[in-house]
Amino acid sequence: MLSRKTKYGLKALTFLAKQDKNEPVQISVISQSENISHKFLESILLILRKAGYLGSKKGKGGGYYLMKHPSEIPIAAVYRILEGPIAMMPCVSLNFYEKCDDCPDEEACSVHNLMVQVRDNCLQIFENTSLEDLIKS
Amino acid sequence: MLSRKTKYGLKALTFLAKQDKNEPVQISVISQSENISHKFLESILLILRKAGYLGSKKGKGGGYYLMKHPSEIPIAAVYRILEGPIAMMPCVSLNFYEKCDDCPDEEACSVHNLMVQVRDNCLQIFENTSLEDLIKS
DNA sequence: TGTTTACTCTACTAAATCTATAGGTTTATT
DNA sequence: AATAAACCTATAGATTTAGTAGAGTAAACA
Repeated sequence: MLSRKTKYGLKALTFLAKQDKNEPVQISVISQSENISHKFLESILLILRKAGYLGSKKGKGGGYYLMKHPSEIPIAAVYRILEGPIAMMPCVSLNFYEKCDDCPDEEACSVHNLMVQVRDNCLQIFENTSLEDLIKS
Repeated sequence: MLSRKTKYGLKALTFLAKQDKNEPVQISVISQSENISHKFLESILLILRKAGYLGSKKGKGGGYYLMKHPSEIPIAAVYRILEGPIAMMPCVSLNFYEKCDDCPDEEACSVHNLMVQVRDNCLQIFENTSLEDLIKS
């Protein structure tokens, strides 16, 4: 299941991508439009800013804005920042690999091989879908 | 991320499917072979029995055995029993549908449409892979 | 019939994660 | 100086996860 954090993060990013001008938008504008708790959204936007996808401006007229063009923000990147690994098990993760403690031989593990398939399919979608694609659909 | 419950469940089922004869196998045999906590595995097998995929026999010579041929056990079914919905959000689930409280219009939600894609891909894999396919790989 | 074996069932718990909330701090604008 | 808005740390309640404990029940076998 997708966490609310990731869901809200994606919604906020698409909201920003839909703006006519790439000017700062206040947290409260996004939170009200998308029905997201103000404080919770605040913490999410902060994470995305630190990851380099959002810029911010303080004070009156401040807010958050995209640091990159929507076509240059793949969903996979956002997913990894907010949700973590795309793979369903650490032992099939490319970016967050970890060996299973219960599994002596990865190649012989049938669950492993199944999850490799799932990972490849999900990766294919998430890597090849950008924020721009999202607002078109 | 896949829970250990589902992972262990799948491992136990493949272990049973690999047996030469479909005779009762004790929990402790499976738990030791697959490095799974005996008591935890016990609770998982009980769920699978109640779902009709496993049969059990008590007393000496007892244990668990498959109630269906491995080719007739799709991974999707096991996944739904142990893990829950295959979809990443309730609003895109076929079997566990729920409306999002924050989303006024599902069709207009870009995250929704993305997750429909993911669901379709995962479903395609899980529905079309059986326990028999798993032990072949 | 009594003992052993092995599944059944309920209840409980420690740890982690999720979903926020509170409240003060910093910075920019007017 | 006053105000607006992001920044940051800490915390808290709820839920989920991954088990554990222990008594109960049924089958086999001597």
